[in-house]
Amino acid sequence: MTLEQILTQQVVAAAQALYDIQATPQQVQLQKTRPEFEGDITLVVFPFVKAARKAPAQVAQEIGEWLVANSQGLIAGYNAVQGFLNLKIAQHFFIQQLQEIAADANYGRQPENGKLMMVEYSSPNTNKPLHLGHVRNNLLGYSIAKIQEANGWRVVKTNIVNDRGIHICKSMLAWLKFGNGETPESTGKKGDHLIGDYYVRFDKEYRKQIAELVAGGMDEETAKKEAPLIKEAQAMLLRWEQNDPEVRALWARMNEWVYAGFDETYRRMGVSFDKIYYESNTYLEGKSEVEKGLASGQFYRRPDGSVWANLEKDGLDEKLLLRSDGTSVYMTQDIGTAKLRYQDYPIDKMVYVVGNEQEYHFKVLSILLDRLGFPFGKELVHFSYGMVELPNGKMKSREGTVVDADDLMDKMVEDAKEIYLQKSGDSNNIKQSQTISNEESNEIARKVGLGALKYFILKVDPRKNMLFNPEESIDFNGNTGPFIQYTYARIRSVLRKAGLSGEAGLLAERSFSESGLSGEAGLDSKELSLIQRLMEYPAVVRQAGQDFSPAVLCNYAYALACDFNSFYHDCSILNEPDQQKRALRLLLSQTVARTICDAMSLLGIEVPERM
RNA sequence: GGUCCGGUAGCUCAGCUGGAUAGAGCAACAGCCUUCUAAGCUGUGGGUCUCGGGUUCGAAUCCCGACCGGAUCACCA
Repeated sequence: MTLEQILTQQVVAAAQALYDIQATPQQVQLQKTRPEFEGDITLVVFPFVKAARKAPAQVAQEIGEWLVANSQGLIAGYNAVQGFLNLKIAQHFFIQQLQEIAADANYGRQPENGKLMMVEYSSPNTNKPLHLGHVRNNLLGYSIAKIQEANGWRVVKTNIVNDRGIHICKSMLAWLKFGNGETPESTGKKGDHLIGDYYVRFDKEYRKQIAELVAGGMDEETAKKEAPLIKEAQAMLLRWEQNDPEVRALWARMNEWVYAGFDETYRRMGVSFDKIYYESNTYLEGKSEVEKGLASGQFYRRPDGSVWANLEKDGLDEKLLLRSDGTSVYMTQDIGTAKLRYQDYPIDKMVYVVGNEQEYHFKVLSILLDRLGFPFGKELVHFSYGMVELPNGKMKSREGTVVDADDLMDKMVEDAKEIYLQKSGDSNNIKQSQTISNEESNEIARKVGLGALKYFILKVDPRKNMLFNPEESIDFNGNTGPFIQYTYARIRSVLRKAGLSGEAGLLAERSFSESGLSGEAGLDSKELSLIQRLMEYPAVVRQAGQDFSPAVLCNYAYALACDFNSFYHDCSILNEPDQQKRALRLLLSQTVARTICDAMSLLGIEVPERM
């Protein structure tokens, strides 16, 4: 039972005994005592004031008195400030808590709930490399999956690759016309970037043609439809749909280039998938589902042959499912993908990590899946996150303002390396005396650079739009990933010096109990705060799961690191002469390191042993 | 226009299931390395929580209404 649960019971009992009030647990409002007051945890007594018919301060006084008398030593004291009752919890309780936390290898994790959650994220198009928007998506998706796993779900991470359609035909066409047979091998360029270049090239040539047509007297709308390049691209798409061997072969070849590029980016970013679906394999399934729905009367056909769903009774309008020429749209494909997924896995909850610009789409998808009889349809979660904006607005590929994922990661790791070299060159810095190989320092720079990037993105509330300014580099000081990583590295350094590194980790726990420290040890206030912070962790993990919010974990990891740094500054660990205190501090440090590592792993951020 | 989301320090963001004097980081300024890693610690300055009503012991937080910003409402994905 947690401290809050125990106290809640006791407060309910106190209200009953003192005022004959049947209090509900919701009326018992407990909060952390503000630092400027004496005490550990505070009861807000206002909810009892009316029924008690006494002044708030007096009610606080009386409840405090009662609790001290009836808590069997748990509550060591109290003070009442107006309607706030500040309770002092006996120190042995915290020491015991620390020992329990340290002994629990699964601290913060919920037991398995036996249910399966599928998390879709990333979902790239195969015509251009990943950019900053995908970075946010990938980091959120991966972290959400880890967080839900920690909350007891069996999670399947999935990706739907939009590998067919007019966009890839544009790249293919441009490559055929202007590519001179270039390949990733011949150019030394990542495949996704190579394809992206041809997508841009297509757009450039296409615009040129439009301009020429307009100059020749055509209006722009018509020119956009009549430009030879776009007609060729459309013809190519048609040949693709007709299974033309030549077009299919080129398509397969160029998509392979892109996948190789994506794989490299994903690997570097540290994200992965358990199952990948391709739109080229799912869109036909979608069509047949729509046709089934048509047969069962769920949908209807207009005279021009197009197929629609009427969503008016759900407060929406009509939605197109198949074009008049019989080809499928975005929605059709998502229905097909859902069907295949449901065949492949016993999905209890389906989560789509997709930007908030597609909220309408998922609202419709939910209704359609439900109508088609998919059990998870109604309950599907569109994890809708905000856009990444640049100082002058959205990223636009045509204006060249796209922040490339690979470039960004390069830059972050370079910056980290530079800072590392600068620090280790400083004669006052311990790093100079460390013997760290070039290999290890590169690995540190990789972890720190990526950690800075990931934390920067994950710490903001996913629902909100966020700003990224390419002119300003991402911080490595303050409320950042490296700050937390640094805290971890310092603890590991201390533990190494104490002979407690690596597998010998549990030594700390043993020496601690052998030392026989169990009574009122005279905990330092910094030690107390740290233990209380550690006690919050399971609730934080649960909250992050409920809210689908890695940001909640970021805030926690930062607060934990702050608390530790403050403790580290005030309290000597290795040089503490009192062996009991020393052992307690070692155990505390070790537990903090483990918790930091765990929280960071749920964010997909690695922590270095040294930095 | 309909719907949804947001507006908190110069900047980037917490806090929002109502609780004590609204918090961090960056930037600025001032201190702290003979002591476990100074990517750290301590301090100073900086606010009409967009505005106006309401609900109540109490509102940045909940409700209503303005204003500002964004998204969306395609035979695009």
